[in-house]
Amino acid sequence: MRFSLSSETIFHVIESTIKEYRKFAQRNISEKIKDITIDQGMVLLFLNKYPKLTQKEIAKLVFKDNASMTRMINTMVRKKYLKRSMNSEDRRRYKIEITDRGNEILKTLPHIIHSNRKSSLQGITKNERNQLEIILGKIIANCTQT
Amino acid sequence: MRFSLSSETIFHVIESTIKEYRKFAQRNISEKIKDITIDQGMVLLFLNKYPKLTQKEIAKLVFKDNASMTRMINTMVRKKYLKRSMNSEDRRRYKIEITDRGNEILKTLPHIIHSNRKSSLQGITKNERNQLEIILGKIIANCTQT
DNA sequence: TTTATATAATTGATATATCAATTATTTTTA
DNA sequence: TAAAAATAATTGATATATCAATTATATAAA
Repeated sequence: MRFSLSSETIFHVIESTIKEYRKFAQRNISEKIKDITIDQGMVLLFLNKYPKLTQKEIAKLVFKDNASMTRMINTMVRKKYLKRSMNSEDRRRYKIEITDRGNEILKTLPHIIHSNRKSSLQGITKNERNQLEIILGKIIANCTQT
Repeated sequence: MRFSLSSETIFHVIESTIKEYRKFAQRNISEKIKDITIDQGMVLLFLNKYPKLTQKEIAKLVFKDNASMTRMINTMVRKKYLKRSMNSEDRRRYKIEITDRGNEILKTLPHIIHSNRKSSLQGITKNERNQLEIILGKIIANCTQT
C-alpha cells in the first residue's frame, strides 16, 4: 500500500533522512557513551572549539531556541558535563565551561561522530554532496526570503 | 565567524532545510487557520485519504512514535478535530474519525500545503528533485541497513 | 544623565519526543 | 483448547519544542 500524498515526497524524504541519521548516530553513540544525546554532544563539541559561545549562539548552532537551550544546559549542568559561571564582562550572559566529565566525553565523541558521518555518506561522491548542498540551499532560500 | 565543525555541513544543511521549511509552512498555515500545527494537519490529510488507518500507521506516516501519536490524537480529539470510536472488528484499535470541524479545515489546508510546497521548491528542476531523492535515499539506506 | 530600547537568559504553559513498562486484545503454537 | 507470543494503544517519567511574558543588564538616544 503506497501512501503518496501529492508532491510531498521530497519533504518526506528529507525529513526521513535526518530522522534515520539521528537514530543511527544516537545508536552508535549510546553503544560507547552512556547518558548523552547527539545534541548534548554537539553542544560539547561546539563549546570545545569556541569556548566563549553564549547560550544564544550555541542554540543557533544546534537549531534550538533560547528557551530550549536554557533547559538543555540546565540538564547538562545537572549531569555534570557543564558548569555555569559568572561573566563579569557582560552580566546578562554566563560563562559556560566544560567540566572534567565533559572533557572525558570529548575524548571519544569526535571519533564516533566522524565515523557515523563517514558510514552514512558511504557511496556518495563529493559531487553529489555538492549537488545536495546547492539544491537544499535553494529550498532554504525560498523558505527564508521575505 | 565560521563555525565549520568537520564534515558536518551536509547534515547541518539537511536539518536546516527541514526546519526552515517547517517554519515557513507553519507561518503560512497559521495565517489562514488558527490553532493547528503542520503535523496535526498532516494527520487530517492522511486520515481523509485513508480513513481506516490505525494510530500506529498514522504515526509512521508522520514520523512519530506510538506514544506521541496517542497524545497527539488526544489533543486533536480535545480540540474537536477528531473523534475516537470503537472498532468492533479489532478491539485493540480505535476508529479515528474526522469531525465536522476537522472537515472544515480540510477545505482550505490542502491548497495551503500545495502552495507551500510549490513556493519552497521554486527554481528547482524535476531533475534536481530526482537527484535529491536518489542521494538522500542512499543516506537512508546507509543508516538503516544492518 | 535619565529615559528608552535592545539584548541574554529565564520561566510558565502546553505540546511533542522517547524509552520502558503495562493493559487489553488477538493470533499462534504446542 | 490452553498457554505463549504478538500486536495496538496507553501511561509514567524525563527531555525537548515553542510561544509569550518577564527579569536583569547593557547600549543608544533624548
